[in-house]
Amino acid sequence: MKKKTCSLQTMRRLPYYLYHLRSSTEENVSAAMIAREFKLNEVQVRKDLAAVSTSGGSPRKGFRRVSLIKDLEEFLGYNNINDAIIVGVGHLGKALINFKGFKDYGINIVMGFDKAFKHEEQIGKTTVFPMKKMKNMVQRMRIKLGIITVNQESAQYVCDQMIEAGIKAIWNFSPYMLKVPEDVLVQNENMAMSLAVLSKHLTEEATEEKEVVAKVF
Amino acid sequence: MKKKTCSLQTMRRLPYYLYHLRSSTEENVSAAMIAREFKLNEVQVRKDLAAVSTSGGSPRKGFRRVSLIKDLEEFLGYNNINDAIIVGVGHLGKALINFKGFKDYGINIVMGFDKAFKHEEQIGKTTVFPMKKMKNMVQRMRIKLGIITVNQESAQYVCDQMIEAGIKAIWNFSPYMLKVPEDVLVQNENMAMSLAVLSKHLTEEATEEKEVVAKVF
DNA sequence: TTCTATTTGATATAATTTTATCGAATTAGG
DNA sequence: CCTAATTCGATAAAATTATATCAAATAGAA
Repeated sequence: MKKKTCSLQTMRRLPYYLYHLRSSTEENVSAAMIAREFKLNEVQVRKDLAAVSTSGGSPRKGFRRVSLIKDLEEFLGYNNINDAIIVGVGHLGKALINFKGFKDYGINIVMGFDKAFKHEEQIGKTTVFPMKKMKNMVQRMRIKLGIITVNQESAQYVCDQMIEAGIKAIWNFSPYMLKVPEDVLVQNENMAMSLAVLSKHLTEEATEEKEVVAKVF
Repeated sequence: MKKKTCSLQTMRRLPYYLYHLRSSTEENVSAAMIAREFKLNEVQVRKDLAAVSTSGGSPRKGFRRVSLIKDLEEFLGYNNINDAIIVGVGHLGKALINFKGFKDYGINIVMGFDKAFKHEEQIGKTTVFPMKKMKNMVQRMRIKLGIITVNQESAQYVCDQMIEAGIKAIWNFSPYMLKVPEDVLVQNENMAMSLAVLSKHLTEEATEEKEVVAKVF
């Protein structure tokens, strides 16, 4: 069984499967069912599931839903809760801080930082500190995950500070492409990327061709 | 020259190139320079540029920066401004409404809707209306792009309403996988997807292997 | 002018990801 | 107990995407 590898594309589909399974009530689920649900190829889903399932599925029945959920959560690392900090507490930062669902994904935002805050302040259940306290606190608490929700001008500076403080994974909501050392992972949440796809779809639809298919993944 | 096609992957890189070119001051830029900037393969960038450039580059000099910017903007559809509406004006919705940069991407959020609003109300420069006014107003104004920032429970309902109102492209910030007809494009901004990648990176780093490479794209 | 280094654009190869096919296992229903 | 319908898992083929190689063009130096 051991730890299997999977493609980045597969990794992106897994959260959807997990969400779907959680909201289902079936005893067993099959790759075919999931494929239908998400309009994916059946073999693709089978391979995705094969990559995460520890017990395998049985012919004619499929997978036990609950154990597949467990395998997915395990594989995605949702069981090891990671403490995270967020820098930049504007509208977006507040939205993230108040988002209830992160615990389900193994993320716990323990503190926020913002250079506009002169004193610590409470946002929901999270305390926001002045930016200059960041490095020290992150170091002491050994936090490995940082969320950047500042504007593009400050993004690289914040990123550098985070790395100095020992952060190893960065979730970047700024449209700036961060420069980081090899061992740090940056996940960009770049809205411009999505917008490009949407905008082009609309432009093309307006002119003539409508060949662009509604690919969800 | 005509309209060229490009892969989905290419499309996702283009906004980064554009951003970089805008902030540069060089007279000319080469594929090699861009590749270095983003740590991409040089040939890959060359092909990306070949897909969008109308005038081509010249040997030994590369592309004229300003005309490449123009080509990118044209290709990405940033010149045809698309009016958009947003449904769900919580923290995230407000963040998007107040985000200044959309104009640069060819998006103009003209109105917001939220079922919690009983009367129309001003958020920044955007007016937010009660949800029930949505369908009618969108139809009358012939808006084609909808942004969904409601929770997963309401997402499909909002989506259906949008489609009935004639919307053809949906930018979905809820973690729900929307069911839509063939001719409607959904672009998911699914944070769970990103979180999966981050969370796994941290878990693996903690255990032992650190083979996961910091792929930006 | 001639030589050299750089850069494009085209073609070819490789890697990754998706899709198709098929046999074996197993369950449900007769 | 037999049969038919599913489903998995494995292997093969196709499609997409990324990378390598090379000739032609050209700017700039010698």
